[in-house]
Amino acid sequence: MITLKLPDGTLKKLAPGTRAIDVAEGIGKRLAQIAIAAKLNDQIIDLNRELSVPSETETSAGTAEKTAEGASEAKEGTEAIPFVILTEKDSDALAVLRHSCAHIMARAVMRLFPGTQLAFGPATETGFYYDISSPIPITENDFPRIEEEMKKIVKLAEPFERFERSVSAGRTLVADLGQEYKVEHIDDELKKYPQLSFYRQGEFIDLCRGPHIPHAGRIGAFKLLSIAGAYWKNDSSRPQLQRLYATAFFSEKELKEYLVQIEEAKKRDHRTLGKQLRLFTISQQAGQGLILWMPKGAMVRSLLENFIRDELLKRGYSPVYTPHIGRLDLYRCSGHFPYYRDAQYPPLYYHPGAAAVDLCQYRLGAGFLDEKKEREMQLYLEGVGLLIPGYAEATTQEAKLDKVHHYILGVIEAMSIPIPDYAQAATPTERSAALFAWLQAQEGYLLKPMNCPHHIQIYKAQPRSYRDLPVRLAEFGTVYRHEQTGELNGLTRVRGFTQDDAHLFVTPDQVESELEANIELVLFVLKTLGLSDYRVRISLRDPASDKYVGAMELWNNAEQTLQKVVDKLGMPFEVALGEAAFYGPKIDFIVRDCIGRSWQLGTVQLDYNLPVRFDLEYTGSDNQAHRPVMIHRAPFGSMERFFGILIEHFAGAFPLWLAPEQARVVTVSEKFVDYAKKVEAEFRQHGFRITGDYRSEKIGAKIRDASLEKIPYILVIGEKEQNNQQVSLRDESLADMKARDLGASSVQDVIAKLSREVQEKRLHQIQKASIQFDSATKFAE
RNA sequence: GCCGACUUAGCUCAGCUGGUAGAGCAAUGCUUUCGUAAAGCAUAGGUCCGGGGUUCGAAUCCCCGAGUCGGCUCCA
Repeated sequence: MITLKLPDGTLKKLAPGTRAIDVAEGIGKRLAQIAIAAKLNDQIIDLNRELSVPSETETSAGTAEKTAEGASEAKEGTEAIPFVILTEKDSDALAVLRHSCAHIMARAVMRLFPGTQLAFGPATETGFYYDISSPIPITENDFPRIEEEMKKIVKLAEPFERFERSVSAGRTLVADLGQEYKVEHIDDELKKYPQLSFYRQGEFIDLCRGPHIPHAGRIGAFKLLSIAGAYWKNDSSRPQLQRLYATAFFSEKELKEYLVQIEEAKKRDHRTLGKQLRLFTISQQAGQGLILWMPKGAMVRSLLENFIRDELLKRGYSPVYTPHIGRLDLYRCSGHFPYYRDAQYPPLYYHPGAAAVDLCQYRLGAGFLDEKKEREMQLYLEGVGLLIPGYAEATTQEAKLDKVHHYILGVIEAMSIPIPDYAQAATPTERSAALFAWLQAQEGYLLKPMNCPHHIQIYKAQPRSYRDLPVRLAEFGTVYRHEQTGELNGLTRVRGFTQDDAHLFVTPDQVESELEANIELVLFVLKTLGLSDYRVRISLRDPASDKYVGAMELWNNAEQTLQKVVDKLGMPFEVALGEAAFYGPKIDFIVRDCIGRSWQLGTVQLDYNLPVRFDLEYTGSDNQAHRPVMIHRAPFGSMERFFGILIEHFAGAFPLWLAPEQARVVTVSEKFVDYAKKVEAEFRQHGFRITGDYRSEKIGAKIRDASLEKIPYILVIGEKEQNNQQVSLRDESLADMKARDLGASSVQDVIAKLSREVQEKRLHQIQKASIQFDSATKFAE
């Protein structure tokens, strides 16, 4: 016997075999009509499924593992289980609808492209996709006929019928259907479940955990949006499939609204606004991913930098400056050069043969590689143009290493590179060591990928006492990372960027308070700019991975401290295993751009490892040498990315304190230019960034131009103002155009008003982002 | 790096199935001297992303490359 607890608190005892739809019918006919699915103890289920206690329902395959823990508590059949009928108003119901629409899309594709292999087809925050592989690749030109086919299916309003099979029978079924990816998925993951669930709709059968809408007729509107490549199981070493993106709604109206929202969002895209407002540019000739800050963008950046610099000085930081390049040895010691080699610009050597030696040393030093690592290595070597004869064709690791050996031997001879030890070296390890010894003497340099090693040198440049700690070294440090071409994106993903970086060298017992102070600094910065829509992520080590450096105790210690501080501050956060930096765990602050992509901004990272690598010390009160702990932190993250997000956040209309041009004087006619120029000069004297528009245009045109440039205030000067020694103020931040004209006041009053606004860093009203993301899956990446 | 689409004047974009380019805005000049989102007229402006190829002829078709965009993978 199951007892349900309805949202209004009433309890309902169920006879065995009762379905969710029966419960809905029992509550009311109308509810049963508008019902989409049901939610039993946080698990969404089909209306047509018999209700049973959650611990049993999830024995079937594909059911989310994560519900297991919640369900185990409610195992007792006597306890009332929370139960809700989901209707069109619930965002969970929309996700169900979209998942069902994914099935319909797959069904349509199967009809039009026989032989199509299906992979996964989940709902997303704003729609759904289905990963497929068809014998003839699908293009956007095929969208209309796929949509036509889908319309036919929706019109028939056939039900989604669930049925279950044992793993072996289910495997046979998908194999008979010719669905190889599904077979692989059963073998890889689903075989641990006792039962597999399937959904049938007409001729279409799909392995699927559900749930689904009762029948296809509930789909009010849908649209195919785009097509992209996606790797099977998100693994770049597996085959690439085609991912068909689409969206669906209960009504045509909602779909239209969504499409309008997307158009609106594009208007506030920082790449569009950056061009329009002349904030920054990227030139193909200067190089991709390298931002050229135009005067207006540079002004905003400089104001942001001043803001954060003032805050740092208040908080006991010491500004430092370090160069853009550093010796390779520095980055060998820190671990950055070997670890992130493929994401860096190539090292700079004087010797013309050094690049080849360097790469061959790298390959020899890597030794025997497994299949995946070897594939990555080969791609890397090809990417940097090192084509070793016979390497790709060699089938064993021994043979490959031998090819490298013969190749570099030839280079050494041809270029007369003096590495006498190489001839004696017999193993790949010895050969690598011989090459490395020579390379180390070569004075290679690296465009710096991180500022920490330089700051560490500053720390080490003098003896440190526990009395000096914390040492807080801050710099707007520019770093370079050779991001993959496909990753580059406006200001949010670039190859050269400036971090508002600082490194704190602290005693172990200062770690907690310094971490806390830094998280508070990040929160303060975000608050000042009105960025409230962010989430906090604690990134910890993946215990199964070997990519991390340093002792286990240190990691455990660091991770515990981070958790403790965040718990203490009482902010919501999520834990991400495997997202830690290779040297330590971190706390990241993540925001979204106008089209919903998540980007990491501020970060606070704990590091017990670099102090060891660089043998950092301070003298304690016991007169003994102790190891300091490092904290890496950047409240903005990168100036470029932060600026990009800020442009979108303000839709280009920066608050007065940040606006590159704060006010513009416009004259009614040329007769008032002399007075207007005096007013302009007066404002400039008071530190305002102001210009005058003295063209022989009509006043309306000048106001329009200033408005389009998103200048916060317009100062209008005509006969009246000139006679009374006043200015008329127009506030461009007001949504209501008619209310913008604030009337005339004295120049002094306006200066005082605007000065106050700057002083307070007051935020103009911010146009809210137009796309409403599904709150249920908020910020899913 | 991978999959796909795209790249035409400073910007936004037309240019049908091959016959060597056009609009609006911006710019410049002249006229206009105007009261809160676009005055009028005129002028100038193009390596149709780059390189090959097919063709009598290529912005248009094919190949290679670069860049941008949407995803995937990666992200210190």
